Amino acid sequence: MDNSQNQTPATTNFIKNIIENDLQTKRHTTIITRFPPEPNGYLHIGHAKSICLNFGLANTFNGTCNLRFDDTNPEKETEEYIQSIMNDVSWLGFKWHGEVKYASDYFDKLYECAEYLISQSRAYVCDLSFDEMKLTRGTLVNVGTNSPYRNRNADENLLLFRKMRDGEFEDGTKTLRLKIDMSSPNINMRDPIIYRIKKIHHIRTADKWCIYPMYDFTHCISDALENITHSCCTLEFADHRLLYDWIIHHLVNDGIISHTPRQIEFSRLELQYTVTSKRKLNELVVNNLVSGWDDPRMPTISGMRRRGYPKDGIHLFINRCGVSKSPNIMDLAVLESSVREVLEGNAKRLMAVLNPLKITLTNFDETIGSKKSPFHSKHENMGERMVELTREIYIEQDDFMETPIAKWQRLSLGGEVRLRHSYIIKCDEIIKDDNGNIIQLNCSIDKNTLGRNPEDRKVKGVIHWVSVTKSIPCIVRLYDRLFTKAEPDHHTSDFKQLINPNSLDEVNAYIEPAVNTLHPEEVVQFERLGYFVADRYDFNLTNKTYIFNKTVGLRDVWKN
RNA sequence: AGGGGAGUCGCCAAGUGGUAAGGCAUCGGAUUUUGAUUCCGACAUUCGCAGGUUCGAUCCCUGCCUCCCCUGCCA
Repeated sequence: MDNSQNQTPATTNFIKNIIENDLQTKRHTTIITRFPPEPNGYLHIGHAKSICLNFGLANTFNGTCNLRFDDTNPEKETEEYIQSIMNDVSWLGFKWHGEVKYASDYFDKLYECAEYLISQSRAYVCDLSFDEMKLTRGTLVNVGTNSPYRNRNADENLLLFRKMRDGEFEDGTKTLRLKIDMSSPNINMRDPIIYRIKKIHHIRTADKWCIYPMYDFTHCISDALENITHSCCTLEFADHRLLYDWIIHHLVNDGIISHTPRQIEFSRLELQYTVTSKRKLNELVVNNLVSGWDDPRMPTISGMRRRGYPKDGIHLFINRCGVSKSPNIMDLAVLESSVREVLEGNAKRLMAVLNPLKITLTNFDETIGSKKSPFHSKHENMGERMVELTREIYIEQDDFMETPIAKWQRLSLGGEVRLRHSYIIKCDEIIKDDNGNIIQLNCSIDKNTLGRNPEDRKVKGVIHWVSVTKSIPCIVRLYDRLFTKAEPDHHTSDFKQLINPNSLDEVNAYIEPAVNTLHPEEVVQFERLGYFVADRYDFNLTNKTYIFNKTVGLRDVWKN
């Protein structure tokens, strides 16, 4: 499955070190991790890091990894998101252990834990309004003040909490809070809310509940119930670990739960020229700035898939990113080179011309032959096809220059060039329109150069081409980075102002007939141009709709 | 009376009291019917800054600086 570790030397990271130590010291005999998304949006490259980390850790240490939906806030969660998340995780090549888990599976147990904490006077029902709560919480530098409801006795609290559960109070009128310390320098410890009233239909529990547990209460207990050994999350939860440990400690101590999971934080993955916040991604979709969550320009997993990024390329990229606690913004080049590295050995080669310039081969006659060429010069098992030359062909406009600049290796007036997989030709004449624009070239074939090089001279340039009569029209969508700034999140202006107006260009192109051997989602290399994927939805052989998305260009050290 | 996290090459990132791995990028050069690939070679006397301990410090100690996160009944 994941063969990308062959390409990058196995590096270690602090989480692996922790696990190795836990295994060596017999603190654990096996490890269990989990990937716990909230189903409130599509997964993006940042999630890919978490997925590769959690499932990857389980794989390398022979443990298991659960997929658990953190569905504690019914306001924003949908079945569509659940499906897309399962699809994305599977597409990345990972298998979760057993059934998919849901935090909502534990609502009964969570409720039981809450009642227990109430009985121990460790939790109380609070009547403070949202605004009063905000006022009494204190600030970053000032301590909070105790709620006037903090000292309600256990019996009263239990009664009130049950009434909350039974729907006797309106949304927002009461909460259940932990009784910890309003003067704690860590705001998460200032009597955090663990249950709130929301009379909202839940995608899984329907209308069974009208109170829902908060993240801090749910997550640690869910981890404990699933016997998670290492609960890896991003750095912004580091402040919550104290609370995580507090809840687990009291529940384990009193025998209410039996396992103590450990939370470990790592830094999130950021990528140049894009944004990775569900809110901003959603804004792009809602405002039709992209075609959807899976627009090839989106950093979503489904977007990258549609862009033609192979899953192994994403794995390789994530491996190259590493895992640490330092803030980072990955260079786009790391992602692109990872994608190229995987595609280099897997993609068939084909010729396509995106900006055609017509050439007439003036000495073309019946003696001109053709030859079969492999789809990949290093992997003959990928098959071959006939590359048939005709009297009229198209080459790329960029591959011709009337008076060549220094080191020019392509075609020029009076110059020679090799037609890829075919003959060497020479440009004899340029035909221009009334405005002086080049509209056609007349060239002659050196008939002795099919499959062999001339002995009297060296022709260095090689250009791709297609036959005017044999080639097939297709549509190619050219994608560029979505934003004009490397760090669109780090500017004060609205990030939408930084959108690259030229991130999508659609051109009518010509491709050789072997396009008929492709299937949707297959990535091919258009020789000398880059990698292109047959769109998974719009490329259709039977309808003869040939639509490609540019995945990534070839590395290009040629500067002109 | 703030708390938490982080600072090692342009971007990532190992590392350790014993003299700075690796990847991407970059720059040379070779091969090439893709200016691709492949292959060779170059690329931190230095680890945020300043002191201290030590035979020896990126690593230990002290002070300072910079950046990120936290004041949802979101996760």
